[in-house]
Amino acid sequence: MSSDSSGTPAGMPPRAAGTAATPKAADSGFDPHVPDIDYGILDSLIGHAIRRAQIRIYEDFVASLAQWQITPPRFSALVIISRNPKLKLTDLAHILGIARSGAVLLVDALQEMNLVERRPAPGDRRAYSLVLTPTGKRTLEAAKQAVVAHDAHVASALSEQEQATLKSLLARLAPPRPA
Amino acid sequence: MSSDSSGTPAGMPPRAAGTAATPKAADSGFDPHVPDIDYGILDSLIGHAIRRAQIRIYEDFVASLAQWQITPPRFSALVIISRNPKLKLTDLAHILGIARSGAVLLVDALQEMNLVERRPAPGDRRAYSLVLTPTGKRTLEAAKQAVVAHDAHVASALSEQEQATLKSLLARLAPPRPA
DNA sequence: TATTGTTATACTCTATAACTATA
DNA sequence: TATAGTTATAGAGTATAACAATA
Repeated sequence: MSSDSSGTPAGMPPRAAGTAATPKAADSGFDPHVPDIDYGILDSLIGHAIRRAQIRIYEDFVASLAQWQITPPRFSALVIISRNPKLKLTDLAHILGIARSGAVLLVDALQEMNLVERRPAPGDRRAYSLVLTPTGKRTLEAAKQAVVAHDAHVASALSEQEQATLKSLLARLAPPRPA
Repeated sequence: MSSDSSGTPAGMPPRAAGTAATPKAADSGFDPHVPDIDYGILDSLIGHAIRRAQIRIYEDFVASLAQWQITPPRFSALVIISRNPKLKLTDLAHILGIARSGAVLLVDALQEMNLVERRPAPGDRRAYSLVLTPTGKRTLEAAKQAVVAHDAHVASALSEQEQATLKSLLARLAPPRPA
C-alpha cells in the first residue's frame, strides 16, 4: 500500500467561516447552469453532474456550519474519532484518504479548537489515541444537528424513496481500478 | 450579484500529472469505506455519499487525463470555450464559479499549453475573446474520448436506465437558498 | 462611475521527503 | 529495519484588493 495520495477535493475559502457572525445565509455563489451557455458534452457526463452537485452542497455545508468553523473534512474527522476509540493518527489519515502529515495538521487544528485531544496510546509509546474533549462532544452533537438539517435541505426536493435510490446508486459508482 | 466566491472544491496534487508518462493507472488511493471502521452518521448523509463518490471519480479522471495534464476545471474550461464563441474571461469565471483572477491563471495555463488563445474582442478593446488553437481543438477531441471512457467506467456498474435516474436525481439536489 | 483584465498578496489544503523516537 | 508522529518545503487552487485601460 504505497502511501499514494488521495484526490481529496479541497480548499474552501475562509469567506463564510471567516466572517463568522454574519448569518447572511449566502446568496449562492455557484450557478450550475448559466442560461444561454452551451455546456456541450459536460451535460452528458455523470462525473460532471456529481461535480456540480458537490460544489453546491459543499457551499451549503460550509455556510451551515460556519459558526463552528467546521468543514466537511473536519466534521468527518470528528465523527470518525467519536465512533472509533483508540484511533491513531495514521488510521485517521488512511480513513480520510489524506497523507499523515495532513492528518497532523488537521488534528492540530481540532486540538487548538479544543475539540480533540491526543492521549498516549496504550502499548505503543510512539502513538496517540485520539479522543474528543467534552467540548468536542458537545460541539459535535450540535454540529450533527446542523448537518442533518443541511442534508435534509439538500435533498428536500426528493422523496424518501428517491433519496434511498440516490444513495444506493452513488454507492455503486467508480468501482476500483484493476490496479 | 456580489462577486461572492464559489465553493469550488479544489487542489489536485500534481502527482499523477507530474509523473506524466507513467501510465501505472493508479492503485486507487481512497477507500470510501475502510473495513472495521464505524462511520456513524456519515453513512446516512446524502452529502457524504456524494463526497465519497466525487473523490473517487476525481482521482480516476485525473489519472485518465494525466498524459495531457488536464484536470476537471481545465477540461470544463476547454469545453465551454469550444462551444461558446466570443467568450470573455469574465464570462468564463462566472460559468466556472471562480474569481476573475482565477480565470486569468487558468487561461494563462491553457495558453502556455498552447490550447487556448486570447483574441481581441470585437467592439470592446478591454476584453478578449477566448478561442481554442488548432492544437487545442485536437487535444480536446482526444481528451473528450478519454473522458467519455472514464465516465463510462465510473458508471459501468449501472444500467442505462439507472444512469439516467442518477443524473436526474442529482440535478434536483441542493436547491438555491432563499438568500 | 463601472467594467475588463491584470497583478500582488495571502490562505487553505494537499503532497513528498527527511527526521525522532520508538518498535 | 519498519512504523508513528512530526517538521520543512513546495505546489495547486482559490480569494480579496488595488490598478490601468477602456466603456
